[in-house]
Amino acid sequence: MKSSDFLISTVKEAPNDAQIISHQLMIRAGLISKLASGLYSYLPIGLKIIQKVEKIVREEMNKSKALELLMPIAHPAELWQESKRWEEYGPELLRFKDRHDRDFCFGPTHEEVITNIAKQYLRSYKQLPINFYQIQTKFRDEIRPRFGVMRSREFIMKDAYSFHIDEKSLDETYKVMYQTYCNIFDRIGFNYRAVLADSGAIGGESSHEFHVLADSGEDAICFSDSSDFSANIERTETLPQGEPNAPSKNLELIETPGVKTIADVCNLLNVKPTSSIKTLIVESEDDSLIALVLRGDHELNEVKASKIQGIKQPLQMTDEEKVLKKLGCSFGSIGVVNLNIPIIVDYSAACMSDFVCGANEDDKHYIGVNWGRDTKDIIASDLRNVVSGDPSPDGKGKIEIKRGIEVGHIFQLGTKYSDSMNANVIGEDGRAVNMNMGCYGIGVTRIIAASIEQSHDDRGIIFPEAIAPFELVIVPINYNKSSRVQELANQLYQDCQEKNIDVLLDDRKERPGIMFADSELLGIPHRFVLSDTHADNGKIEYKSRKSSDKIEVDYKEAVSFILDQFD
RNA sequence: CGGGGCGUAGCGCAGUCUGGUAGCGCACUUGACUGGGGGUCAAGUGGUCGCAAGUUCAAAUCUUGCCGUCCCGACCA
Repeated sequence: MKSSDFLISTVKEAPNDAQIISHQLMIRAGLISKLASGLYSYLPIGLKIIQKVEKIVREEMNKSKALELLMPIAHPAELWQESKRWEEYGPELLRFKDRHDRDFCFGPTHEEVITNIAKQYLRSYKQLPINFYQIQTKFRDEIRPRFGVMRSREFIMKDAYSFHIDEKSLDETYKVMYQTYCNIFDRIGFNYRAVLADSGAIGGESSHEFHVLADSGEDAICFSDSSDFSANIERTETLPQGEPNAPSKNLELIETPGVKTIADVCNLLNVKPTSSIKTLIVESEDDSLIALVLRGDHELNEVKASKIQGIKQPLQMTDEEKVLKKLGCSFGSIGVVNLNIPIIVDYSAACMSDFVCGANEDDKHYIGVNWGRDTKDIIASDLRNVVSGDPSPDGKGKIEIKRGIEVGHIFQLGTKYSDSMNANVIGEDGRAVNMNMGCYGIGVTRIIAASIEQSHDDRGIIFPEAIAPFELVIVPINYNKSSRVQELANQLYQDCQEKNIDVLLDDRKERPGIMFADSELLGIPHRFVLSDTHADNGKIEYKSRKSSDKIEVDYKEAVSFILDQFD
């Protein structure tokens, strides 16, 4: 490709709505263009990168024997009603009506459609296992799109769905997909980790997420410092702790005017947050209230809480008005003494003694509170997020926490969809069996942002070769004036193309500084510079985007040299 | 959904308080010089100041409403 035939739309200043580095660089390098909140056009150079990612994904998926197909973006409501997700999915499901007033939605994921296909075309266990995939645009009406294509409303995803006669077969394919994902992310050149994950709204049993490690990541990933345990914080368990110490203080009611927060209480009473508890009120399945209790310095883990029996799903915090009406106090004053609703206490709060809590009366707190003596019976449970230094759930070592960007997620769905949509095949014994399903996603567009987050410098993007918009850029100095330079550059360009190198010849009538800056901003991994001096001495200058060293290479050896540089 | 900010040329911004000829930088066009790190000079192109209504002789500027967009929050009581 010659620059003069291409669109290089780099800019010096990014629009001020770009917050994170990958978003800024994608705009500055001219990869994407914003159309509306959470909606981006992919400009030619951005699309070129997407296509490289897609090619890797396709090759590895095909190698795993998965079959590519393509499903519609618009889905009829009936399908989603059949799986119950028309009601369950919530406002992220963008719904609309056609001219006949029939309900539709934009597909945020395709379990319903693929199950419908499986139902029609899979009749016998002999056709199983089978794994279908597509690379296609998804739409999720995010509550708050941000960070460019990292959390956009429309995005490109590779989604695969496998069908099995039994769990064993599902397990086998799950392992194949796990390996396939490792192959894909290895080829892209990521520093990534596979971690145990919660299966979220899609539902199901076993699940792993693939995270690119980056400080800007939205997810917290927990690792053991002495085993290979790794999991999303959402599903990293905390372990039960010992029995509380015997009470040493009497229960005492104290005036705490205007005090609402844990920090305020602790300041006023001169105690540590670790000696206080906080009481959160959530809705139960039968629309009454349940109290969740945490140590003052801990955070509620909503995923854990919503899995506790009796708690309404999805987890719903009770609003302050209702708390005031039913418990007689506002949020900051709820406590566990004389609290006549079920009390579920996090393990690390359940082992406390002589602690501080609200008095269920505004402007008052209790001190010297002890479980049992001062409260009704409680249920101890795992409710909180782990914190750095907690013991690892596998009993080996301590937890460290890092940030990750989720680029892939694999699930074992079991028979959730085949049950609700009645997708069965005839088994060996002649009886109909609902198929086991697996589902496997990769965020194609997010991969690009993640790659940039992980690899950039103050000049711009540093793309790995595998997904760079071009592998090599040739920067001729004075191309438009020096016929010698022009000749040499054209010849080199042609030689590279013959070797299938994805090369960009920057033949613009620009000053060298601009061409250097652009190629660095775009993150092209390899660069040749050619000038009249080189024409004189038969040399050419090479520089890698990753290093600051410039190397002189014989012009005649240039093509074989560059092939040697490739990974 | 709650709170806040912003909306003026493709991008970044000033002008708004105190109403009176719409500006700057970058980019873009043409020419000259320059030619190994976003160069210099000169001359240009480009804006119904987010939309609508109102106040006024006069509105980018004041008032009201709406729309868009970004940030924070929407468990940490």
